[in-house]
Amino acid sequence: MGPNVDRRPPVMADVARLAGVSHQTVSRVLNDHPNVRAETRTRVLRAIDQLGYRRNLVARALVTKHSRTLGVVSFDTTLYGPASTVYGIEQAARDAGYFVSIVSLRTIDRAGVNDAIGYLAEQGVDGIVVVAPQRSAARALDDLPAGMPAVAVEGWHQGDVSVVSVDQVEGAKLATSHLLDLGHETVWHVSGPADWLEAEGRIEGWRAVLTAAGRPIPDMLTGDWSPRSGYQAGKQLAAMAGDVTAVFVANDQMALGLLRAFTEEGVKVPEQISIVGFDDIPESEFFSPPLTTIRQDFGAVGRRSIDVLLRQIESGGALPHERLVVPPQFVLRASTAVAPR
Amino acid sequence: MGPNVDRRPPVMADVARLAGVSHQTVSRVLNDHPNVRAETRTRVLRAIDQLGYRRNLVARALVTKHSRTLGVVSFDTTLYGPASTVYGIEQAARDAGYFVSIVSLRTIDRAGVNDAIGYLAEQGVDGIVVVAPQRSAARALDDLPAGMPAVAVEGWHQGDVSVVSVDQVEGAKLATSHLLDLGHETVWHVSGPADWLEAEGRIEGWRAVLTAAGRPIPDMLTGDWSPRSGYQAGKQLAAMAGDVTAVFVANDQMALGLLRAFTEEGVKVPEQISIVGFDDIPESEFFSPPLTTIRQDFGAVGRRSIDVLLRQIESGGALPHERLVVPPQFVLRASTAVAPR
DNA sequence: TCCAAAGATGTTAACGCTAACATCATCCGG
DNA sequence: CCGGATGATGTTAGCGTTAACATCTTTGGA
Repeated sequence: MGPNVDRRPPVMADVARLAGVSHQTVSRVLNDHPNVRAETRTRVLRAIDQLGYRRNLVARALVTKHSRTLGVVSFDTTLYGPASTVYGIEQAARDAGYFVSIVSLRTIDRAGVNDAIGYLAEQGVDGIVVVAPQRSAARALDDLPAGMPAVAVEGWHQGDVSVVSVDQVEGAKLATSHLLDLGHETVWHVSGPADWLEAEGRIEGWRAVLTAAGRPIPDMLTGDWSPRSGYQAGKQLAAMAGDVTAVFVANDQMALGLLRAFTEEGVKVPEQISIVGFDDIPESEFFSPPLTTIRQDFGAVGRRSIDVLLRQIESGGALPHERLVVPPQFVLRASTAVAPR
Repeated sequence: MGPNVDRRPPVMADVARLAGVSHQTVSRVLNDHPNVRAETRTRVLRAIDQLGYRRNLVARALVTKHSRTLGVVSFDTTLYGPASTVYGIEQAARDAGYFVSIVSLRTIDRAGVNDAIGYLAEQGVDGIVVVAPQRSAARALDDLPAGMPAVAVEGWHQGDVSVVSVDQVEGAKLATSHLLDLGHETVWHVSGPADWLEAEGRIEGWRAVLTAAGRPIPDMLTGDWSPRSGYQAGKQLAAMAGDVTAVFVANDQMALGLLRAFTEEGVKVPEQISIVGFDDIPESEFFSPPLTTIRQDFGAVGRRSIDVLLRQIESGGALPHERLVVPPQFVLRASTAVAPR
């Protein structure tokens, strides 16, 4: 209606003119300032509606110094763990009225993480979450821009940054103890890649339980989290069937690979070998046999990390750094049984 | 060194002062403007380095009207498909020098998608990718803010928006034909939920092949993409073993559920029943038996969608809308065999 | 009834940057 | 050796918003 064929979108001044008020009053209406007459408010609202006005958050951010945007740096968001964590982060952030700008690293190294953090800082994010599961990446948090609120997820850190993570050591202990409780003499371990903090934590927990029980610590096999690497480890372990009666695998995907290898080699799970995984991906319950595993509540980790970050932002950075641990949960299914013979 | 304990970060003017030039010259250096003397450039660069200056992209965006940020609206980025697509999008965007701001919807409906698009528009994104696998969501693209470049991924659309997607119908045909070629009389189908465009496309392809071959079209079972729903469908199908010899399942996760149900019921795959899945998730190769499936190249979809979107942005919106189709790929593994008897 | 306090609105000045134009120094060919 | 073209730099004016202050209008109690 009308010759309203302006090419560029309306701005506050346009709304103000149409409503017959000053642009500041429009701003007040938009920001729920109390001192605006009800009648004026509705007049402004009507004008906004009529023009299809949308405020320009970029201009707002320039003056307020807050973009209400959070940065997230992550690694391979294709994997179930990172994907779920980032999802939890995004949900929690949006519930709190924040946007999320994501940088997904292809390879993770200190320089890459640093670059990502730098970009996000230029972009004016109010805070940064680094999903830093590797030692090298975690170290990048040492040279964060001054005054930038940040939180590390699944990271390890001694320095001055808050950390939220699942208790990997505890999870590994749960898994290993369960197998020992079933009467197995000892427990083998297929670990994740060396540089990963989660892999280290799981190794630590596994070793601790074995040591405490005075059991021999078998040679460790190392995978790369992929089903294929688990399959390869499985082939090796199958060759030792008889010696090996229980395996704690560092994640469910590798456990699937083991299961496949054992099936091919005619090794029965759990009759001959018991297996415990880690993560509890949605598929695990339907493996053959259904996988006993350790559940990580990634969603909770994401949410808690946003809690911590927002608290830090709102406190103006005057808050002590926190270390928040989310407990893992043991999930009993059908891939474990009492030791044979 | 020195009393440089200013609380707030340095701005261009600070750099200019230190380098003994005007702020505009600093801007020129930062934007690689040619007309700057080499000596001046290095002086400015040194000053930038010394102060630890980072440019403020918010201020820049305000004047240039470009934020170099792309918005992504997606649904449940926890699933392998959306997660991989979004990952591809993010990588391609960053390679092109763009940031990505993500909104992950919990539930997908027209209003939700519209809100998300609205938020992103206020935030000043240069374009929007909507991963809209559901009819209701795809329709939200009808009321996009005027002049906002956009592309729908895995979406269906007649209107004026570009679409990038995998050819679902073709994929389903590949799967169904393969089973027919193995001598099966007909092929059963476990579909995805009704409102999903992918589910519809797969049903269409399945029906088309059966119809063309003059085969009876069995009653369709419907799942919700989850392994559990596949498990339930599997239980039903197992009860009909003998009648049922071939099943095309709309995704790999449900196929896993079928496999589990069949194992429990003593139905042998592929000896008694052949199964073809869809997606080719990383786990499929290690199912028991390894799953014959249709691979979707989600990464390619993500990349192509960014290609299309950037072309649209750079052309100033004067470009015709494209419809880009990524072909699916048949992956033969061990879950299919010639029909029994 | 009058005045101070509170409420409603307007005016002006940033925020940090780039675009556009202005100015000065330098270069080269006739 | 001069004058216009070119290169190098500076100056000014916004971008669209909120903060801070100024102004005018109400309101309520002595």
